[in-house]
Amino acid sequence: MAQHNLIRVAVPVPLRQLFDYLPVAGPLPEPGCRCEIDFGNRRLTGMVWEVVPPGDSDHDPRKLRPLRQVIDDQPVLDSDLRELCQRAAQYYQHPIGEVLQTALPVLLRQNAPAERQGELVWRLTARGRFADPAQLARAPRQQQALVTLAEHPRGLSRPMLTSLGLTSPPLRALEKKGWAELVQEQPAELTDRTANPLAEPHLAATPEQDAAIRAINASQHFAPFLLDGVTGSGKTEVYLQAMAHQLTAGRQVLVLVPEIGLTPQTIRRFRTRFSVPVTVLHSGLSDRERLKAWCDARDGQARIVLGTRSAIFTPLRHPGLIIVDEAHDNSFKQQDGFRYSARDLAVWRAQLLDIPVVLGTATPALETLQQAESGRYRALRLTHRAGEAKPPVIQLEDCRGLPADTPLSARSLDALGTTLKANRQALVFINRRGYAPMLLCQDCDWQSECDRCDAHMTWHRAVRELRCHHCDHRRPVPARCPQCGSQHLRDMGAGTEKLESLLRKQFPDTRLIRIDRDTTRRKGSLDASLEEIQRGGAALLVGTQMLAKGHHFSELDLAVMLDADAGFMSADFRGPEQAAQLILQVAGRTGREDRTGRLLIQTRQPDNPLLQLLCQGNYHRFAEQLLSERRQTGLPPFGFLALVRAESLQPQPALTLLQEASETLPLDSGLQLLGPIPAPMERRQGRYRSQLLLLAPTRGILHRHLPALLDALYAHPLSRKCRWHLDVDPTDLL
DNA sequence: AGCACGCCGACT
DNA sequence: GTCGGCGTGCTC
Repeated sequence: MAQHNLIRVAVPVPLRQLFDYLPVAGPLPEPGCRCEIDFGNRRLTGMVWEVVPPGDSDHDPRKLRPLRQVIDDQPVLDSDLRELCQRAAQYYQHPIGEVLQTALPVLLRQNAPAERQGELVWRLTARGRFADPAQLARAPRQQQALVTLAEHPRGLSRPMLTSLGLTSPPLRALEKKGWAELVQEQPAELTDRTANPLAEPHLAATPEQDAAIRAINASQHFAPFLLDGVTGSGKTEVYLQAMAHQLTAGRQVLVLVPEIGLTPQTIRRFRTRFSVPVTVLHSGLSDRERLKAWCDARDGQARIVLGTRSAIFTPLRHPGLIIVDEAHDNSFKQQDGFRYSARDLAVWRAQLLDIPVVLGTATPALETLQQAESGRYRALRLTHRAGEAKPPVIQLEDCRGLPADTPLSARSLDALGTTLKANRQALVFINRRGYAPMLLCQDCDWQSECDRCDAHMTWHRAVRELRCHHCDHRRPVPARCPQCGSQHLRDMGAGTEKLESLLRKQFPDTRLIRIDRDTTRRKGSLDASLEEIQRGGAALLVGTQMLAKGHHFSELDLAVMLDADAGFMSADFRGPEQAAQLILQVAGRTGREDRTGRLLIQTRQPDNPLLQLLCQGNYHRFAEQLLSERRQTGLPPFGFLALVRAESLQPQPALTLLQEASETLPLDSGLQLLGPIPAPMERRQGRYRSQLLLLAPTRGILHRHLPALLDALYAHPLSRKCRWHLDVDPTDLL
């Protein structure tokens, strides 16, 4: 009997294994090609992972089913990306099929062809090109359309037309005249890969920048760099010149930015410096646009690929360099499903591709810093701000004596007034939206609690609602106490909305711009607000971290931070680290060239030595302090963490599941078990959450025990009654 | 996950 | 007598 090779397939199901199939007639499929399979009684799209010799299956060979169909004749995932996915699946102990779902654009998870499908575009016909717009004097819309199309000989797609303010009726009218037509877009011809990529000259580099650029550009192979530069020191210029080096050599550059960092400002910066095609992967893309961008990168047409976390899986024809901007940012860690760190994957990918990778930040994560200190990453330091600019002054403002209903101290208000009077801008930062974080009854013990979460509902005064920020549950603000009927309800604490109204009263003649998730819900409203700020002149900005990240304000002299010290008291051991990163980020928003910026931190612990250290503006001394504490406690980066979370409708099942699964771990495993314990906010969205934290002195010890622990969890009868997941290297313990 | 099979309570 | 609740077993 003929012996067949077997096809080992990655299937999109939450199972940590591959499935073996018999081949179909014809040539054996290559790994990385998608295939259609019968799976149970369903039909799914899987991916050929490997081809193994006959008899290599540990599954009963008589029960093997044949593939239904091989979809691709070329792999949709090259061997580097397959290796990356394989390692990620192993490292995060996540089902390979689900890892692939993350790595592929939506359309390719199904059976869509992995080719750029020519978009439908409007363009002028031959006759239209010679038509005289003046003939359309009485049809201004058509005239506008004719002129616009003439400026874009390769055609305009629907979204581009919309952005240019053109609508369909005039186009249809031109079509009737035989001047315009709707056709399939022609794929752009490959640009000359080695043409000069610069659209404008580089800026002059400082000696520090120059050293960094040289070091990066000298790397012919894998080399991880930590580009450690204070705000305003010109990290971007280093990126740009390192990019230019790769582009000139005909290679592509992949740039990862935090979610919030993908702003028009950033994109514009790349597009004005370079004349090469820049592909931006942002959340607003449709599935089809995303596939097109993916194809452009794979085929080498996109020379610069700019995107958030998931862009780390973009295929590249001629990879030259990977850059991770604001590499400390937590948004590089996916917080649900396949919980990967795009920052760490970026380093792996660079290693697989044998190219340099640059992690840029003013406030490196302690993990990254430790890699640099141990010599695994090469540190490039930019210690000076460009030009004459001085580092911002950071001061602590003791507000222990401040009454509970007074969010801003007299000194803070004073400083704000002075800044505004000088016709400069000032920022009030508070990482809490809404009017007040809670409402309470003065006559009984009622508080505005969410009935699904162990949390208070925030009072949103303008919309007259109480909202839970954890489950988005909403209800009208009660006129009287729901418990005792008293009319004496009062609020406690302050959010952006209260700060706004307070400051409007205090500075009635000043422009005030509030920026938080509530004011920027509508598309484009963030851009509008930012433009309003850029217009210049005295203005007060009130906002959450949306304001702190990714934007530059040229006239901002002062920032006041409220509740910045919350992180220093957090139960999460990363609290101080993350708070410090945020504080320095806000401080960095202030001051420019000739003006020294100032940050006032309102705090209830002005004697906290860590906070005082931070006030010297020296993140490194602060970080050294934290690192030595971490070393003593064996916490990351000196220990290695994995977290199992479970949740259920009753408190008990989740806790029992974790308890009994943890008991399967050998006693001498070398793992330190913390828990299982109820999660810090035990009830959330109506579910009770528990967690089990594993801490190991080495990565090896941690990973040695994870597979068995997961097997125990999968096999446990309670695992069906609970939702649960594993988080390797969790960044958020709450 | 998803889907089938299987075994107990309230309906035409 | 059946419809359907969700416990549990399995997917090459």
